[in-house]
Amino acid sequence: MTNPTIVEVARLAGVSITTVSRCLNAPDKVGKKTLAKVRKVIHDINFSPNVLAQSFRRGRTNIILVVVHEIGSWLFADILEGIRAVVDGRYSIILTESRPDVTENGTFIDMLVARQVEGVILLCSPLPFSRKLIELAKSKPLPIVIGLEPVSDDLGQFPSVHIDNHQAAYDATQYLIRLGHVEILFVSGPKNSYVTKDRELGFIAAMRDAGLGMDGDRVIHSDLSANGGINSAIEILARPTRPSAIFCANDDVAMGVMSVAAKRGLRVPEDLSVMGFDDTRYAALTNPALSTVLQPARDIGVKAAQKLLQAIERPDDDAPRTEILPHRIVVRDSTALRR
Amino acid sequence: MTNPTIVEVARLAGVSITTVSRCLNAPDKVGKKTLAKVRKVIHDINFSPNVLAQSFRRGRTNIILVVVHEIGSWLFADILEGIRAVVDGRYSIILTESRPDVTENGTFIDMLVARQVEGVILLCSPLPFSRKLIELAKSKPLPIVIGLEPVSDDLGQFPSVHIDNHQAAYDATQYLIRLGHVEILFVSGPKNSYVTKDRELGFIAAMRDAGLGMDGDRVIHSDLSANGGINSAIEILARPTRPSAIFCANDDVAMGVMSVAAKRGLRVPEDLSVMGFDDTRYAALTNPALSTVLQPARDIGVKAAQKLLQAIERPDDDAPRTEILPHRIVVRDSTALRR
DNA sequence: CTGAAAGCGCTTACAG
DNA sequence: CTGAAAGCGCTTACAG
Repeated sequence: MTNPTIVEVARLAGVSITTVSRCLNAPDKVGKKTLAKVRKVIHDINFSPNVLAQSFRRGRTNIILVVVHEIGSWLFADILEGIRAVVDGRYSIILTESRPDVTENGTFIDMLVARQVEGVILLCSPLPFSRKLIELAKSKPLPIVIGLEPVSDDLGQFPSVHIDNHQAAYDATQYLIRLGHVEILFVSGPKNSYVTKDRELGFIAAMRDAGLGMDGDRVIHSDLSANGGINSAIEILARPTRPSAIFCANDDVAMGVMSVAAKRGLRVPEDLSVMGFDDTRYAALTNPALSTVLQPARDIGVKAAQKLLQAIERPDDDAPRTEILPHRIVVRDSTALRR
Repeated sequence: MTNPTIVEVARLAGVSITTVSRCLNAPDKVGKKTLAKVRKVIHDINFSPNVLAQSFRRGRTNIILVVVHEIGSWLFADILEGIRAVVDGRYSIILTESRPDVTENGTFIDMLVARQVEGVILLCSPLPFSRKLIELAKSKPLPIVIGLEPVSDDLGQFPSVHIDNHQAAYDATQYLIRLGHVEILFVSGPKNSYVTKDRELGFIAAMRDAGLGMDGDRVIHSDLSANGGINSAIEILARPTRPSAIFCANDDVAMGVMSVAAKRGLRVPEDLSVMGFDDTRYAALTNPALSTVLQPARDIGVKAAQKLLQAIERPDDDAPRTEILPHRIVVRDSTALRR
């Protein structure tokens, strides 16, 4: 029982395969009666074109690749939702994580070349990986859009969509300062991360502008996971002086910090204000509910997907390269006036 | 600048395209010197075969489809990690959510047929969707493996991998009963969900076996989201008598319940014990840390992927149909002796 | 508006 | 061990 092909359809409808093909791809170029006849046959024998043959012939796969840091975070899930809303029905999405064990072994890059994805949305661009991608883009044109992250110099050629991370961190820090906090620490991300570097600089700038010195280690680096938050908190609480506020580079880190605080009997926000970043779905559920900085995740996905489709389908249009989306400070219960 | 093809390689190496093809696919059937010569050319001109042509010719895509309820839950992320570990380098994964707006519009099923995915791992099987899938599997052979969920009668023909949800819920309920709780409620999932139905029955069985009546509405249905947990908790706390323990069908619901408890000034576990299900990554981070039932998520992914690959690659082998993985009660700080 | 024909880049019997 | 040739199922100039 082999699938019917357009040859079979043509035979049954008494037309040429060219006409059948046209009925599928450009029905307005076919006579009404012919179209009806062919469509009836297609329906009767439940024909659907072999997409493999179409892809091959057209040289197009209708697949895009989305690179995330880690599947399973709501931030990425929400961005993906936005991407999907834009590309749905036109492109399939293959998702990959940028963790070294996924990308380093080479099979991944091979697949990129091989599978002929038509474009890439990079929601994170760790260095060895992004370099490979850039090389790839040199040898064959590969539309790439950066989302979520600010663009490193290497990637400056590509369009991007993100918030002003520097300003957002500045605003959040300023908010804490206005609550009277002086001893504020920032739990940042990995040292090679461009996003958290921006946030770090925003934090530092706000501190400086408020006349608060940056004596001691006010910036702690973490891996942006809850565990990273836990480790950072343990390190912080082992110091001779305790900060009155900790600003975390994302919500997961903040949750880790709060869980340590709870275990040590520190009350949040009475003894310690904790601020997150991202406003993921769990932020409102923590106890106390987490104050944080909202990133418009779904919008980032939507805009990134739009830019990518434009780059794929109208490569000559000069698209605006960078788009900055608004952020917002979300005040909940984990931050309060300094006691 | 068009990509080189095997014709070009053959020309440069002075062999036939057949030989080039063999060098790629069955190198042991080629003479040593020829192989070396061809490989040198391939390397020199940086040739890589057109995968679109290969797929077309072979009639294989090397793509599998994974259907999840919602991207962005750690449960699914961990399962996916397991799947990926098994299929990596051999198959690409296309991920889709089973939410009605994604699956109902038909384009999704079309894509399923069209994209010629080679197999499906169903991590959730909501009814209208699974029915379509089953019909599809009738008209053309489509390997399907069910993971996470127990198998409904419709899907009984397919292999599956999951825990014994009935027993797991029974165990968790018994644990709460042994803590002295009598007024225990179960916040279940949607009424059409097979997984949570099993857990519901396990809960009821444990209550019965302990001689605790099932008077009143001891089972509340939710959508398995944190918001669902919030709504259920609000409903529960509006009742004339307050339970001393709430067992939730997943961790998200439990987090919702705990957040309401916190807002109402109810202390967990002193005033109310809360138990979750899944042991997702956030379970250990809640305040207090959540007692829950562990599902071996990564293992579920690994086993499901292994079963699928077997079904794809050795369709005649009679694979064991159902595999039950072990669960485990994880006791943390959200459950305590009844006061 | 319609059709005959070439061709996309591979793989795979078949023959030697 | 190697090659000539057919063919996978489409799309697309080209001609009428």
